[in-house]
Amino acid sequence: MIQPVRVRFAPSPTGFLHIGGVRTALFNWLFARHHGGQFLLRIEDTDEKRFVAGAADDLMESLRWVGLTWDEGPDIGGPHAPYVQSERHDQGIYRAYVDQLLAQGYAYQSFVSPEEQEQMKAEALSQGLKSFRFRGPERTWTPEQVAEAEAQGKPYTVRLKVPLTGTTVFHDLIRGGECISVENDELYDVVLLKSSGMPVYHLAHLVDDHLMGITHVIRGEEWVPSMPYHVLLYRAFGWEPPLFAHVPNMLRHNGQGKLSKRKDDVATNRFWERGYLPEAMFNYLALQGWSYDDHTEIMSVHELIERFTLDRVQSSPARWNPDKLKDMNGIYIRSLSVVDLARSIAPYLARAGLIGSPPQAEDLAYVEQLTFLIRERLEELSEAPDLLVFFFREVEYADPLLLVQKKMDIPTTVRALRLAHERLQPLETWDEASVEGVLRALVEELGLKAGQLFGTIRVAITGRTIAPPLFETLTVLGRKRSLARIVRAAQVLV
RNA sequence: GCCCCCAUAGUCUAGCGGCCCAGGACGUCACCCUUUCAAGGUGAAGAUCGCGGGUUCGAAUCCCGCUGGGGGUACCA
Repeated sequence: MIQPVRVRFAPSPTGFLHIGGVRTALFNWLFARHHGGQFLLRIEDTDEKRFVAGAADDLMESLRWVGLTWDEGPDIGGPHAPYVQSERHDQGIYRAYVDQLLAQGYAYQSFVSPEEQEQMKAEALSQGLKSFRFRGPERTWTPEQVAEAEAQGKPYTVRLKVPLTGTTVFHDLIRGGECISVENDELYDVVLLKSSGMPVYHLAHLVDDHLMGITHVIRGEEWVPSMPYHVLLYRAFGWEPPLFAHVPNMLRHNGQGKLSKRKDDVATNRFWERGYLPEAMFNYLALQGWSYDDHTEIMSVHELIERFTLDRVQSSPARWNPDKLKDMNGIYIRSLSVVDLARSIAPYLARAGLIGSPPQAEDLAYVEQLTFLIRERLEELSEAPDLLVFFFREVEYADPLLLVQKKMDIPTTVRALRLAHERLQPLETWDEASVEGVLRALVEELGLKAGQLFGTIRVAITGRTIAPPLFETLTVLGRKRSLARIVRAAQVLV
């Protein structure tokens, strides 16, 4: 029997989660769902210095927003709880395994301070060595020497006793299972336990992955260089290692390095306010480094789960492309029903103070009418308030000359507005067809082009030259407000 | 510097020896539709498949070198 797939996403709470991290989580999630396995979330907070309070909650919120749910995790627990490394550390989990390595001679206590290490490095380099690979002098110490140093209360770290010779090989699912090999003399004795007693990533993640029964480690390619240490550790523990898949990094838009929290606008928790639909984000991210075939791009979560396989993950890095995301967001917006889109847009209007917050039933009903007008014009939901303000606020006519169309002047424009008012006012029914009928007749009468008259009225009604279709707009705005604006526009010009 | 990974249009990608003098998408441009803007439709420009060597009857696809890009080189993850 093949054991069920178990994968994990293990971020460290050092700030907001950026979309590159979400992409890695997404691949793990899709892989787990595809195989009917489990996806777990584990918080790796072994770096006391970079810890940011609240980051773990923020990060979980980001994952939930995109639709990634976990089967075991810090908030919901699970058979291997706790899922927070600092808590596991408090239980003495890591120390026990370090002691095992120590006892078996795979690791050693090192009393070299960071400063002394720096010195050793500087010395080695000054002697013409091309590079410095730290090897602690304690490697050859007798138990008595170690005991003595310890008795003096000297702080120490525990380091992995990396073989001096030989080669360490490993393979990677994404690089076609090709063997990657590294000479052991390129390695150094990595720290496993800091002098504070806290484990370092290399040790902690590996112990947890083993204990939690992780079958596949899908993580960023920045981990490839440390694979030899992990291989050595699995060997030292005598554990069967999981399968590894290092997914390519996401590069910055300009290709200058990998996506950066500091330099790029990629905080996952900000995409809602920027007007993005989680479905669009999900779909876009799935395509960053993975593809289904030569033409399919829009795929539902269900389809993605069905189709996602690791062998179709690219081995070369992808670049963050905001334009593509935006386009995809537009596609998802247009695919929403008017009711659903109205519901999605309402919070943005409420935020802008255009409707009640939270939106009331009557607000929503009105928004549904408006939604119809901008459905095809939205790429980001956050654009809605701006596109619709004139339905909620009086127009300002900051630049009255916008009313005057090509080949027209102020007098002809004023006349057109007055006549439009005169003809529209007596209309019995105020609907699209009637309004259009009247205005088209007026175009004829005035000997204008449709674009000229309609352009003038558009500016009169909306205050701008770019707006939703005119007759629909007039209909939704209503007779009273429409006529009032036409009158005001004419007044502004004289 | 040293080590590792990667390399198809501006970008994301299809391609895993002949179906490709390279397919799809974003972006760009043009035209159609049209009351503006979009959406939609049609079409165009854009890739000597990074460069140079091999292997092969045949290479974007395999091998080697170079170049370029990315990553790592922490008591950070």
